[in-house]
Amino acid sequence: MDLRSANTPAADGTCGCAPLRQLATDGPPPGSGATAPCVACPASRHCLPAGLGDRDARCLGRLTIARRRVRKGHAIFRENEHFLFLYAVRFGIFKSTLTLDAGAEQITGFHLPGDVIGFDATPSGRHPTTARALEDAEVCVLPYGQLTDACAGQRDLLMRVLRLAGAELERDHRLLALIVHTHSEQRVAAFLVGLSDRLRERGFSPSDFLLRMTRAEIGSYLGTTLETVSRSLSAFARRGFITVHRREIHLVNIEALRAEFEAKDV
Amino acid sequence: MDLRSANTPAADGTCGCAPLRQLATDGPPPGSGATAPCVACPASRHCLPAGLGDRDARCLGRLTIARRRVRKGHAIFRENEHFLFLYAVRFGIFKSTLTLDAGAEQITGFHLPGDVIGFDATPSGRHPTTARALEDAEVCVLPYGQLTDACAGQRDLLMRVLRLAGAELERDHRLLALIVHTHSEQRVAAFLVGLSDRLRERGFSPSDFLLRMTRAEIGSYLGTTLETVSRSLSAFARRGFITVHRREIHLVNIEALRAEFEAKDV
DNA sequence: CGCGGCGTTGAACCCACTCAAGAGCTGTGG
DNA sequence: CCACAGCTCTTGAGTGGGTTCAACGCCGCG
Repeated sequence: MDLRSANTPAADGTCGCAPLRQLATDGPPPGSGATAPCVACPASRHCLPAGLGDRDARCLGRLTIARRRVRKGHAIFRENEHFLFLYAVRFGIFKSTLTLDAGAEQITGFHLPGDVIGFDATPSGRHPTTARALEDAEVCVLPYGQLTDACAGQRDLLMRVLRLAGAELERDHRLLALIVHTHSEQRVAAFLVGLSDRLRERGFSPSDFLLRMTRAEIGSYLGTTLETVSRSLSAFARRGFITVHRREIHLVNIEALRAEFEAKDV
Repeated sequence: MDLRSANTPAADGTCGCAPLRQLATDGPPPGSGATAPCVACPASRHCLPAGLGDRDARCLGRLTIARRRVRKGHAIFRENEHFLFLYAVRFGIFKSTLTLDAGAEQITGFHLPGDVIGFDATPSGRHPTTARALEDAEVCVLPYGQLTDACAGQRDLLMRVLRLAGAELERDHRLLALIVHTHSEQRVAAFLVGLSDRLRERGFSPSDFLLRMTRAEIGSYLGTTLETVSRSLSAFARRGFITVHRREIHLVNIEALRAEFEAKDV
C-alpha cells in the first residue's frame, strides 16, 4: 500500500497535506493548536469530521490539535503508557501490537489514513497496545479531555466518536471469525481483498499497491506464520489471481480472490 | 456460572433485583420509564452508573429505561436489525454471535451482568451480531438517542460510555492474541480463569460455578472444537486442577490453571 | 563487497480436526 | 410410568493442514 502512488490528490512528498505550520518533536505535542487542520487533509473524508455539520466541525476546529511526524518504526505510544490523546492518521500506515506474557507480539490491527487509534485505552487510562508506524507517517494528536468536552456540546460529534470505536469493534469481530473459521490461504485472500477495499474507499488504487508490512506481520495479524503467508501468495500468483514481487502487489482477479474466502467449504 | 448460587446478595428467584414494576413483552420496550432502575440492581456496581457522581446518576435516571425479560434461547436483537437500543445485563448470561457466509456461527463474546451490549452497531446503525440469552435473563433497555443526549450534558457519563466500548475492544484484542498464540488446552485454561475473575469481580464464587454454555459454544468462542474443550477439561481434572461434572465446575487449583497459559513455551 | 533482513521453497512432524460410537441426562407423549 | 427421541458430553482412532526447522536467493546498505 504505497499511499503516495495511485490516484491520490497529490503525489508529492507531502502527500497532499497542507504544509506543516507547526511540527512536533518526538515528545508530547505542543499546546498551541493548528487551526482547522482537517480542511486540507486528504484523510478527512474518512476521519472524525466526515459528514459533520458546520457547527460540529467548527467545534472540532476549536480543539488544540497538533500534528506529529512519526518516523518509520517509531511508536506514537507504547503499551502501559498513560492515556492522554487519541491519534488520527493523516498519512502512513500503523500497526497496533500487544505483547503477550511469553514476550511474543500479536498484531491486533493495521491503521490506514483516517483511522483513529487509541480507543482501547479508555477503560484503564493506559494504552494496552503499542502503535508503531510502518512507514514515515503523520498523525493528528487529539487531546482526549478536550474531545469529550467538545462532544458534550455537539451530539453529532459524539455519535461520530462512538461510531469510530464501534467500527473497530466490528472489524475485530470479523477478524476473529475469519481466523477461527477459515484456512490460512483463505485468510490471506481476505486480507488482500480487505486491504484493497479500504484503499479504494480512501481514493487509492485498489489493484496495485505496495505492502508496508512484512510477511511476518501479516502472519501475526492473520494468526499464521510468515511461511504460510508466503506460500499462499505464491499459490495465488501461480493460479493467476495476483502478481507479486516482494512487496509489490497487483490484483489481477479480485473476484476470484473474493470467491476464495466466500467459498462455503474447502 | 450459576449466577444465583454462591455469595450473591440474594439467592432467591429474583436474583436480588427489585421487584419488576413493569414488564416487557417480547416486542420493543414500552416507553414509560422505571425510575432509578439501578439502585436495587445487583449489577450496578459494574454497569453504567458505577462511580458516577450524583448529578450524572440523576441524569441517567431521567432516561426512560425499561426492563425486559429474556427467556433462555431468545434473542434481544438479531443480526442486521435496526439499532435503537443498547442493553445492560441485569442478570443472566448472553452470547454474541456472528453468522458467517458459510452459515457457521462464531461466538464473539459472553456477557455477564453489568456488561452493556450493542456498541458494535453504532457505525452502521444495524446490529452486526445477534445477542442471545443462555439462561432466563433480564436486561435494561437503553435508548441510544436519549443516552447520547444525556451524555451531551454530563461529561463523566460520556466517558463512562466510551470506557465500556473501549473495554470490549480490549477484551477482543486479548482474545485474539490468546487464540492465535496458544494451544487449545491453554485457551481452555484461560477461559476458566477469565470467567472465574469476572465472576469474583461481580460478587460470585470464583471457584464454584455452573457453566451456562455448551462445550460447542466454548469451542466456538475459543476457536476450537467441542471435542477439544471436553478433552481439555478432562485433562485438567485428571491433573487435579479442577473437578467437572457436566456443567458443574469446581476450580481446585486456580494458580496451576493460571500457570498453564502463562507458560512461555509448550 | 559482505553482511543482515526479508522472502521463498522444501521436508518432516505433530496438534487438533474429523469421523465415529456410546453413555448420560432431559423432556415428551403414549 | 416407561419408551423413545434428542441433545450433550466423553473418548477413541486416523488424517491432514500448517507449523517448525532448514537452506538458499535476493536486495539494500554500510
